[in-house]
Amino acid sequence: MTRANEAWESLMRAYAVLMKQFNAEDVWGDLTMREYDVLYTLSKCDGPLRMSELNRHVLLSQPALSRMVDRLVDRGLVERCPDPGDRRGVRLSLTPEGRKVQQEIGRPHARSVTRALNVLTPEELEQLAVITAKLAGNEEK
Amino acid sequence: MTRANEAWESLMRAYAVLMKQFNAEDVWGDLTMREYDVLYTLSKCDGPLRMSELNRHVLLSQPALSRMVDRLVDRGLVERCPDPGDRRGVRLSLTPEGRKVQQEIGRPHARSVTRALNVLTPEELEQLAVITAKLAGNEEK
DNA sequence: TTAAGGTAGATGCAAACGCATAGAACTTGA
DNA sequence: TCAAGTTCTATGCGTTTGCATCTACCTTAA
Repeated sequence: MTRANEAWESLMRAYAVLMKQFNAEDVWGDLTMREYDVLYTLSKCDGPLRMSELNRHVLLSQPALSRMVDRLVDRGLVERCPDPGDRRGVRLSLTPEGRKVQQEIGRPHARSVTRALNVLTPEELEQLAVITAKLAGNEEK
Repeated sequence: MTRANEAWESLMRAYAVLMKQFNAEDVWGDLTMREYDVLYTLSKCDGPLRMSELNRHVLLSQPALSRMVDRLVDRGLVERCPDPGDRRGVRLSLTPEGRKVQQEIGRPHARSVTRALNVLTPEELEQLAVITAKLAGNEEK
């Protein structure tokens, strides 16, 4: 078992533990964490986002994401517009209501995250951010 | 946005990117990654494991795990035994076939993991392991 | 111009999921 | 000792997921 494998296992375990912890908190209203993740991603990259781009950030298959967006559109949280430059494509953005919902959930959730990660020193937080950014940047060959 | 939130977001992103990468590799036979995760967890903690204990390590609801174990038992990969000390409980272990399948998938997957994490220096790998272990240990409250 | 190949997103369908809850077995305190 | 509360796993049920595939559109090259 290499160091790399130990590190990855430890990362997966931390992810599972923290996700369960966050999921158990009573801050999600009538959204799932996955739905919130979509709203959050849209809120960050504040230009309209392509479906395929969004799909890169979210751990969901393309069809599952397509249907989740359907539902979010039906609920008035997300808007689907045709992409002027590519008529196959779609541009997604939050509606004002969607932005509001994202923020209302985001605030208490962000506090939970801060609390959970406070077991780390500032140096460790910094290291974690640097290391995971490096990992995420490693698009496959 | 605090450092903690940035670090968590970065971790989530790295997790999503790497999971997609691993999932796309052709090493899983007729198992899903989640099923493999269960086999792997059982292979590590090699005493029989309680359902509830297994559930702590796996990112699945308790009913979903219960049914996944059903399927793995049906396929002859996992064994369910009554717990002598607690007649509500169940003790889970790999069958020889289950262990074999886990190893055959585990070998190439471990290589993928090593390859993916090779972008990190040995120091970074060490730091990542330490930091995520600390996070996973932070049981709520 | 157009045929061949690739990419974006949607849809049919069976399998798997989560929530709520059931049932059985432990634990605790009166 | 026994009622009330908790914990462990399983099951009913509606929703969501992934795989395979489809259609529409873009790109390339002859």
